[in-house]
Amino acid sequence: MADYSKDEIKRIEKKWQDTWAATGAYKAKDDTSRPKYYVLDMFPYPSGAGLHVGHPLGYIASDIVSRYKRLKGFNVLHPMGFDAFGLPAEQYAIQTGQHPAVTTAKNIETYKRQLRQIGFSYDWDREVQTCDPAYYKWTQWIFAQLFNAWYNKKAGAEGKAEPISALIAELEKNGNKNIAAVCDEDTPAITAEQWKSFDEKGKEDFLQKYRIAYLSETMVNWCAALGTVLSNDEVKDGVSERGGYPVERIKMMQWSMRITAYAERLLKGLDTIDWPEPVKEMQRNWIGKSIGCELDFAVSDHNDLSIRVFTTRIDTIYGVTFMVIAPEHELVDKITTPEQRAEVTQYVDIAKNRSERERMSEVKRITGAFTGAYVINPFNNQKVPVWIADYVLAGYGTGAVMAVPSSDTRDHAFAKHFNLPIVDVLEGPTSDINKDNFEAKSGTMINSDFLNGLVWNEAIEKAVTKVEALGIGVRKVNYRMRDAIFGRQRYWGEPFPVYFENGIPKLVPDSDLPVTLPEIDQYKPTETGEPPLARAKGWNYKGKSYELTTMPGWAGSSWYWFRYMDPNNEKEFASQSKISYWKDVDLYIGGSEHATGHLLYSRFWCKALKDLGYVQAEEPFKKLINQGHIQGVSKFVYRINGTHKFVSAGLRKQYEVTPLHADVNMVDNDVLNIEAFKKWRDDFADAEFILEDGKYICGSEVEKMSKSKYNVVNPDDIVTNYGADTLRMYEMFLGPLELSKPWNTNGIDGVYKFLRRFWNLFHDKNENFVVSEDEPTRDEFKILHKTIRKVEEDIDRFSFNTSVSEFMICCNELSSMKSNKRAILEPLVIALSPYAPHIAAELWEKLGHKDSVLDAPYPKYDEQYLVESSFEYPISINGKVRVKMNFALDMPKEDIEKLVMASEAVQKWTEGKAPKKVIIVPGKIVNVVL
RNA sequence: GCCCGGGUGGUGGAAUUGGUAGACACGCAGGACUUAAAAUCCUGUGGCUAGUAAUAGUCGUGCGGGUUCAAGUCCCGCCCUGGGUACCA
Repeated sequence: MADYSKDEIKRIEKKWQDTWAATGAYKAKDDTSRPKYYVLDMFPYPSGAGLHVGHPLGYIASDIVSRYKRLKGFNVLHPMGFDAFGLPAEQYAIQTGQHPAVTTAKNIETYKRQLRQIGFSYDWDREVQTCDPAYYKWTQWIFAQLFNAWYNKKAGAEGKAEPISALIAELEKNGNKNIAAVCDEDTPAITAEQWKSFDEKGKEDFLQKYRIAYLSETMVNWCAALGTVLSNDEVKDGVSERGGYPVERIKMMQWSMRITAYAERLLKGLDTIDWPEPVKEMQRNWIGKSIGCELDFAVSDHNDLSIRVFTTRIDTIYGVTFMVIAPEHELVDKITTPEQRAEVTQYVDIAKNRSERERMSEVKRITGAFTGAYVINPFNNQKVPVWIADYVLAGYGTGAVMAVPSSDTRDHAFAKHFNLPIVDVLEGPTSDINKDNFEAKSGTMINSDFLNGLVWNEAIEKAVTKVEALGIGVRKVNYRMRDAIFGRQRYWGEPFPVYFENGIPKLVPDSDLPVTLPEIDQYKPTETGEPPLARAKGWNYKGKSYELTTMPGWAGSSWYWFRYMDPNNEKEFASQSKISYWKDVDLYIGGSEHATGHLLYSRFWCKALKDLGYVQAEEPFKKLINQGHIQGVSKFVYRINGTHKFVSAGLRKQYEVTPLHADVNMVDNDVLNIEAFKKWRDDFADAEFILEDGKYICGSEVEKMSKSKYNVVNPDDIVTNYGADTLRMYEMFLGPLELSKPWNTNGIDGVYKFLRRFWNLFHDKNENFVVSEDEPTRDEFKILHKTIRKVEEDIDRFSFNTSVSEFMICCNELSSMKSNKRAILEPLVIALSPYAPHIAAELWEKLGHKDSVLDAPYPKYDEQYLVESSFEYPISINGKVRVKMNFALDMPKEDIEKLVMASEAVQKWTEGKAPKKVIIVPGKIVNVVL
């Protein structure tokens, strides 16, 4: 005796959530007899604001797929955890002294409570938290493996990471003359004797050039006043964002990851995975492979000096009218003439104090200085001037470019600005080089001696061949991607499993892992600019000091999907048998903002772990779906200036008004709840309202969801008012998963009404459970099988919004037929259960089943009910649809044609003449062309 | 600037291979039930023109062209918008 009311929903959802928790219904078993399916959500950072309605969007989609695959007989792994190291908790700790672990644990509890009441089928026994020592023990262990590895280009087809011991053995034997490795650019050639002559420190310094996790000098933004390193985001106009102190670019010893070794494999692997094309494209651009040529330009009046440039357009070499080198270029000092020295030095100083970010963001500003030096173009022996300018980056290519102002936008702008000559080398439709609206051309070569008349790609080939023949350069593949910095001057992160002995970095042995975070009294850097960990008293490894920086945010998230496979293993990061069964992630759902961060690093670590023999998968995530973002819709009330009167949105133009944010929870379909508004804030208590049609209508605007805009919608409220099933279906109904869309609850009643109507199919007017055991009619079967097929197709192509609609149509049709046959309703309950598990479980039980709906076999649709015996074809005449006729489905085309031609309507149109042709599209249309 | 999405009623959105555009839902209008309201159920609902009406005609998927018997869908040229990225030689 209960209808699908608020109280009943609450009872049902609690009952089943408790039941499933108690019976461990979601535990993934390592049952290798069944095919596996691994569905993963990007684990969240547990922020203090709690879960908002945007979070569950992707989680609901992945939960539907998990439950569906399970019903289809797969052994499903669907875990959840927390990316728990991060800046906000640390910042909060610096301000309040509250330990980040405490804040984080509290936030995680909130998240888990909120996630639980939405009814996700997570196997919570497999939860991981990256800040848990039992977890980061293995993050440290993986770091150690990467420290102990180098990239051997000769191993396998594309090269692979190998243990460093193999490298050492080879160095002992033959030095590095036979070694082809991805290593530092400045690695010298050494013999076995030289290697043996190194002391321990010398050997380690040399090995650092090869290790995949290595220490090296890198450029950082150093703020002396704050005593800390700043990220590019924290620097504005050459001064720190906080405090406005000067920031300098200095070199510092930092941990890095040699991700560049994997550039080619990261690029090629993209072709093997089912990811959204935009994400793949972003990764391709990030890796930034360019094939070109490096060649030397001799410096005029310096017989011994030459400048090496990198170019992808060697074909345009006859158009070179000057050269530009980066301010940091090593030859700047040597080649600058005395007359130009003052200007150059000043320019270099300014450039040094601007962060890379800034240099990039000021694309429009053209700056530079002439060095006074000249180089010789090896192709035509012309003398061209050498300039320095910060549009040339020291870190890319060789830090020097041959400038061709007639075919490169930046070179062109530079030449215009400093009045340098422009020589056209390409003949094309827009070859007027003096135009201001510059356009790079493509066409055939002109003014280019032996290249004249060739198209660009032929010319490149011919020119490169000549460069190599002259012995002045080589064909060269270049990548834009840099090695990844792997250290931060922060507290709340994984400590490195590294200590120093006589300045030599050494690994803490596996048996002594994890190196746990020490307690400290304050979480900020020390006065002397050391990282916070320097505050830890007596924190050392057998008297030797630990590395004091911590790992970056992406360390823990770059391998977590492996830990879910075997989360409690204390001996390995995951056992070999479990890794070989679960292997990789079949479906990964998350936001596209991680395209070049997390997703790239994860692929890198996965490949490295594979090389070292710990996992089998070359790629971690087979299929990726990006869910869109849910934005907030802020609501506004309009106060007439200087009064306590608020005017409804439609009438606001008649007054001088100030819009004020109103809490979205007081607004229902744009209508303000005036009583709630008056109570909301004391100064609104005596507010007056000018209404339209008896209502106060609010204005709205789409903005980011934020507390200060009063537009945050918390899923808890929806669950309280409508239940988890309605929330789940409504979020899916809102639109395509991939689309970003503003949150609104305008249509939520429709979804709720659907569920109630569905419930009513099983109940009579007095709320007694009644289902009929009669044999369904063909029409009823048709509805059932059509729905099952549609929903199945929709899930397979991740179109959840359309399957919600399909359920509604099905329910409406059954309602209007007053159909309550068991043979129809039972399969529908199963099909609905991935979307609305609680109501499905309750109805399943009422249908008399002892077993769980979670394990029911997914219904199969039967083609015989989907085939129409006859079909109503629209008949179109000259493309205009005029009449409809019925034909048997198996009628031959010729007969249909005859019938159509004989019909009165067609006769009238054709006036007895034979048509040019008759087009019959089976199942769609018959078209008569006159 | 470059790369990738998107633009369809009052609103969110359907339309899977070029084949009856607007499914489904919200909102709105009318009706039933009710003393009344809420809830629920039923009916209608892209614009314009004509008609008492059923209906008929006509326009219609950001704009301008094109291909086709047939275009939201394909091609060319624009406009607007969301996201990513940024001096990569």
